[in-house]
Amino acid sequence: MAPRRDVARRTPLSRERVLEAAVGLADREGIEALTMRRLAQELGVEAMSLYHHVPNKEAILDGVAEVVLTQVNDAVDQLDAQVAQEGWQAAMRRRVLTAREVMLRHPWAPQVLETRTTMSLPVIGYFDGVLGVLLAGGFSYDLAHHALHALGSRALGFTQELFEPDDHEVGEAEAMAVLEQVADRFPSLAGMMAAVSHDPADPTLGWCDDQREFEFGLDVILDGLERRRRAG
Amino acid sequence: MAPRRDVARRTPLSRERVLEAAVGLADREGIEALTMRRLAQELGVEAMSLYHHVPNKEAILDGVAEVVLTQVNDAVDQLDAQVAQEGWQAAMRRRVLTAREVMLRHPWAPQVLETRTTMSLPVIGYFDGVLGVLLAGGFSYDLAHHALHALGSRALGFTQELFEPDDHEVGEAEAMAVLEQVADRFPSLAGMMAAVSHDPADPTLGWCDDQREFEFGLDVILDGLERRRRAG
DNA sequence: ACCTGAACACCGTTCAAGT
DNA sequence: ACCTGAACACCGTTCAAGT
Repeated sequence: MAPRRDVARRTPLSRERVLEAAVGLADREGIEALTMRRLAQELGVEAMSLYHHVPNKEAILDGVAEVVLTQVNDAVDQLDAQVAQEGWQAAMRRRVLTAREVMLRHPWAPQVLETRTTMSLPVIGYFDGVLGVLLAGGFSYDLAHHALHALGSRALGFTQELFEPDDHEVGEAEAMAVLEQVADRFPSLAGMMAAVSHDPADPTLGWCDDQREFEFGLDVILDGLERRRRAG
Repeated sequence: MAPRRDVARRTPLSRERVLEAAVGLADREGIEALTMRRLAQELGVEAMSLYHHVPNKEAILDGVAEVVLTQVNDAVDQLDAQVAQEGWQAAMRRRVLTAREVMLRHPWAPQVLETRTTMSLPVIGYFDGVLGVLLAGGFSYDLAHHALHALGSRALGFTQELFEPDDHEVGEAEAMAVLEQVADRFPSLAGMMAAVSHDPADPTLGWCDDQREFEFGLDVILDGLERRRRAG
């Protein structure tokens, strides 16, 4: 009837097309917009049609997690890790920051990844690569195992910040307001906020540069691991 | 009519009673069981009655996060931190592991905390205490600020494990099965799993002791921070 | 003031029916 | 084989009505 629908129907649905659309929808409108009905609409189809390509919504979430992790793997595979030449720390740093670049394009991904209970092949593959860097760097299996745990989600380029809401500007303004109200009850935080200056020349609007803080935390862990490696 | 309802109604509803019931419900049946209708039923009341004590469900989630953080604060306040005598690392370690004990009683709490966008007073209070330990330990405001970011959720005693599903035994058995199937594609992981032995004398059933791994990661970070503090 | 029942606008999902 | 519409069992929430 409506020609647009016929056009959309020309390419038949498939698991891949469903997941691609799901990732795009989550990127554009947030993960809460990813409903069966909304996703179907995006594909010019009825909600029930999705069930022919995917068993249920949980499988869609598993799928989008896989898509993102595959993008991460594609990105890190471009890196020619020369651990022997540059050292494992530099190789790991580059790998993690590359993963982070991909993750930043999908702000909803950490939330989804953390709720997946089954290990997908792309996740296994990614951590196999991380582990490979450690082993090439001279880690024992045992220490490398601890290292994986110590890195945790940071290996994939993200940390869950408890202090930073989605909208940083609004969030920080709110935080400031709350803190000012109760400065006397929280002397350490009040002192820190007074002392840590907002550099007006700094391009970051807030007082925390996410990328710098991420790299600081990562380097603290990498250095600590290297010291333990050397200690045997 | 039914006497049970009258008994339940004797103590009138209040925000506190609602939140207490919500925490209990989440503890017993998981966070997904925490719905307005189910929570009301728990309190012997209609779902709509909850709206007289709480503006909406989001506020209930904010509230349960506050309850948990208040429990954490109560627990760490029992600790008499003698930073000067034992050093900041020991004080911090004790504080974080105490917070962890509370968090382990509410396995759903990390998930909820991470989705809160507004900083509640108990969270501010907790981090003020963490910061206090750092400052007493000789950290500059600037380095202490970085340290808060580096610790992240670990300061509250939890990390989001990407490899560990809710049911560890089932999860690990599944993981083993998957890995065995594809061992040739993931040589590093396959090697590690062969090398890192399951000690039969070890009380932990799986091959990762969560508590040990958490403490390892925490110590890596604390050591790294101490080195940076000493470096000035 | 506090609680209720019916209703509304959403979910994910089942099922029988269409092509 | 693939897609659909109606329907079901759930959500959170609004509103008018009860006490």
